[in-house]
Amino acid sequence: MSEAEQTETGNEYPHRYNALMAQKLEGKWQDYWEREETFHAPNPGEEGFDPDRPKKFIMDMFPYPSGVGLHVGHPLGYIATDIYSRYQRMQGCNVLHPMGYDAFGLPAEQYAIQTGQHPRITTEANIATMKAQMRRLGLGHDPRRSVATTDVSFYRWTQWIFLQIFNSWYDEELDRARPISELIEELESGRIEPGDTESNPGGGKWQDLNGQERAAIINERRMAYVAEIPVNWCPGLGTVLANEEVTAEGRSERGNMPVYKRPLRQWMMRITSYCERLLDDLADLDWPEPIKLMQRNWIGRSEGAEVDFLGIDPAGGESAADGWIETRGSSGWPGGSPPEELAIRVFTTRPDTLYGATYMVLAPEHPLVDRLTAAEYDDSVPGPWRGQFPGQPAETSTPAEMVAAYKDYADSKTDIERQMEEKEKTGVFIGAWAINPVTEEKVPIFIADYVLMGYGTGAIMAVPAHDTRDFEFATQFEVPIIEVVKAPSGAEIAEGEAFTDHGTAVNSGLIDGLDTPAAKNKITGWLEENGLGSGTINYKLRDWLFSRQRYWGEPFPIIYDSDGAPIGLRDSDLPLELPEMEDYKPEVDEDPDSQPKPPLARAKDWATVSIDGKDYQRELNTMPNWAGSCWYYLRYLDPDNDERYAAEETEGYWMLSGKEEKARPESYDAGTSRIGGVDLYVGGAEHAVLHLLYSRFWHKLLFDLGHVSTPEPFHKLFNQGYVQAAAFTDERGIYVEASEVEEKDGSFFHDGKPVNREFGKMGKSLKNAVTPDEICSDFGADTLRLYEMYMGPLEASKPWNTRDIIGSHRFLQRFWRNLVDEESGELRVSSEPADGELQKKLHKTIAGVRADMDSLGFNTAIAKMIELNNALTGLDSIPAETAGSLVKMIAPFAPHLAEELWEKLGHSGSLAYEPFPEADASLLVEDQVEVAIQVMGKIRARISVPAGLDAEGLEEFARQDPAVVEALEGLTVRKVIAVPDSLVNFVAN
RNA sequence: GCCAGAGUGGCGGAAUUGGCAGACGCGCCAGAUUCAAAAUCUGGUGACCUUACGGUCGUGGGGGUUCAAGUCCCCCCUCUGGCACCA
Repeated sequence: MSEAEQTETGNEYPHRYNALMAQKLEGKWQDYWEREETFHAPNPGEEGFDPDRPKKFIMDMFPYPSGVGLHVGHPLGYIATDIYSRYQRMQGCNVLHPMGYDAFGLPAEQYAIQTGQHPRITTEANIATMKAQMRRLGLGHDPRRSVATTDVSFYRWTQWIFLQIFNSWYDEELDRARPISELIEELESGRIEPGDTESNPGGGKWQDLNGQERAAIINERRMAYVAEIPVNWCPGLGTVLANEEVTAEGRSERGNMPVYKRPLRQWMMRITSYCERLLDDLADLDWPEPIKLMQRNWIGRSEGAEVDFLGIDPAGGESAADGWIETRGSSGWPGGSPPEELAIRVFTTRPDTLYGATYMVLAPEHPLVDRLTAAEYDDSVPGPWRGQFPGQPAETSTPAEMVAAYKDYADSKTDIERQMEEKEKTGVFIGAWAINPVTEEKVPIFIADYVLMGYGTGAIMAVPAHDTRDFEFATQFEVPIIEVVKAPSGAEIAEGEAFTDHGTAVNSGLIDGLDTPAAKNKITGWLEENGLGSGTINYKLRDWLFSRQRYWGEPFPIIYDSDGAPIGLRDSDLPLELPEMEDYKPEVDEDPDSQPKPPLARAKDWATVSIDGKDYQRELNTMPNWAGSCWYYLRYLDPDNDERYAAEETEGYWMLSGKEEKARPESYDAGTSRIGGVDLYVGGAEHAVLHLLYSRFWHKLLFDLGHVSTPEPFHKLFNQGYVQAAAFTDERGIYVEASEVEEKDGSFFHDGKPVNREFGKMGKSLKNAVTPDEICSDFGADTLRLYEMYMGPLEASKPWNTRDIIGSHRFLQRFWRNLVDEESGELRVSSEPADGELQKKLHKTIAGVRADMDSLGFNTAIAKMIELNNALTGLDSIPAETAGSLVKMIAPFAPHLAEELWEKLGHSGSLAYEPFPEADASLLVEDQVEVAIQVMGKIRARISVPAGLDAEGLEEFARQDPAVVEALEGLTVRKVIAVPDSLVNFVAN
């Protein structure tokens, strides 16, 4: 018989805490909290706001409102932040603990497509379902602050932020973003020159340019800009994707569809301007080191030098190159781009190996390839140079034919195919040579796909002796290998491998004999003096591709005039709402060469707009789903504000703290400014380089423009682990419903047939999902909350085991029984004071629980409360003071049960704001402690001694113990180690 | 391949700065209660040897430092996550 049935039949324990009672009182208190607005957190200036309390802003990474609802893995973090929030409220803090929904983007849209309903309808239904599930868990969010990124009143501000970004530029000198109006002022006053750029070839003066030219120069410098660059085109999803959304296998992170590199005109965000600050400010953040490291790696800073090699015109003979080095020596290093048509700029982290650069490699897409490719191969060109790649033409082909074939080959390969081949290098000698600027020797130029157009300059100097990839290529293509770095004596050098570590320069002219760092310095200095190179820093991070060809996203607040130049909408034109459409499906295609076709193009009436009598075309792309998640935490602060994304005072209070002076841009210094930000942000590690990097970038930009008070959004980040669960496969390898699997003698059976057990992330695909609703029905939300926290450390991934839940349920039941008579329902609480022993135990528990709470060690906090509770089971009645303290301690974990007991104890109202118990320090000291006595490291006795006894005293006690005397017999004591309150060790022989 | 994290009873997991390994829970065993069962309560439960007292071994494996190592150092194995020709 189940417990629930038992109560229904009304037997001898009508007042026992069981699933049925749990559900009854959980409903009661959830209604109470809602009715009494228990978890409403007032903003500064609002009724009930107390400026004297410290603030805590505690939040989770908000979820996608998916159609299948939550399983027990999802709320792990939500429960943790709820417990922490409740604890902080009881500590007297103003706690902001909201929850929202990341409802735009591919998952929501694809679910809508599957179900054939408009995404808004399915999204709203899904949000309602999730809200109900979270309410049932007793999560104390402030319901007024529940935002969804799809709300027009929300994305109106996403659009506003986009315009802020669009209307700003990065001032390299001041190292911060500034409004675009200030750029115009700078250009007009002549403090900044337009410069020789793509939009202003020849570097014309501002005064001499017409309006259209000026607009082009401005647009080129915006933090949000349109550019034609190679992007990740995913025809299967009908959209382009950010680098961060493409897996190592060259597939879309969502949907696992093939992704191809295609040059397309798209919106970009200049996140690369913030590389250095995104990197530097990590140091001040209280984040897990692995996440910081992932961001550092993703940003990928490397120090080195840019060096120019001069390509020799294969048609023009060698004389054109004469005097090049001398010319550079007098003209100096050209910053922007090399003045010579055929100069090939490379980036290297090892300028000290320049003397060993025996060839060059350009990416197949490098702009100089066609210009440099020779008409014929010289007869002296070795066979292996003429091309090594699958499907190559005959060796007698011309360089142009070879190059064309190789480009086709490289182009056709998806990244996944590249991986397959891995070991073998491919490439083609293009028949041309270049001059090494330090040796002045001719080196051959190859193209090969191991050089990537997207990194550095798309060209390298190859030093086969000291770079693994160059070594492989050189070996395979039979290019000379010259050693220029000698390994330090004692270092092991593997035969047949490149030596890539630091050493001493050899065969290297003016840097001979220098160790690597000194050699780098000296040669870089020499290059700079001679105008041939310059020390630089390179980053892996690319600008952020910001447009998507989807319906279900924020429309860009951008229109185009007849010139095709983008114009930002005025604030008064916001929000720009998504048009209602019959057909919002993306156009997907198997063909990698298909062109993106945004669904909004089909909204003909919406796509064109007339303003002041002039016709404009709207931007038809939408924003990626990261847009809303980049800043949603700010909207929680003041979700109904129509004037600003959040009131200034409110933002300053919750983000920085109400009392501190604000760190505004003019006083900003990365090293000393307060970081501020959300006090606790809990979520999965999978967002390490996506959401968390984008969000930091937007926040810094808003900070530079003076819209937020802190340079960082999230002060403390915590990654909760995954909930794993057993999954079972049958002999065909297909997953079977885990709930139907039976265990017999350590083996597992489904439908009588043996099945294999494995562990994986809980979810639909592994058929092992357990929903919180079923656990709430079987045990109650309080039991579920407790169990999820008791499973193990919050940061660890741990397996779900329904069988273990009963332990947490029994604890609550036993706790209840300690305070309430199960037959009569009468309190078992007495007004007698607790005896000394119990007092001590209670205060030790309080101290331990507090320490654990502060460090999010909820599993051990629970263990300590269980211990105390177990100590109470033998008592006839529980002293009221002890009972009250325990109820308050358990309240963050099992809030419904605690509220009910609090009420039974004679209090009115909620205990949500009751002070958390404090330990009396005087009760924490023991007067007797047990000390272990070891002889030669083995424990021979345990004795009880007065606490704090010094080493001599301890030794004295220890020597009197009969077991010790026996163990020491016949031995000479050489040394005695005595650690007060811990142990004594006799070293003897 | 590179980087990071982890490996402790049958299971989930405890163990400030090196200082009594296995807290707490599940499971299991025994007892109480019960006509009986469930529930509940009490006790036991790392392995091996021993009738017992007691002893030996034991934190993935191997070596080392130390009076003392789950914890520090070196090598290796396995698992998880991230990156992946980044010049």
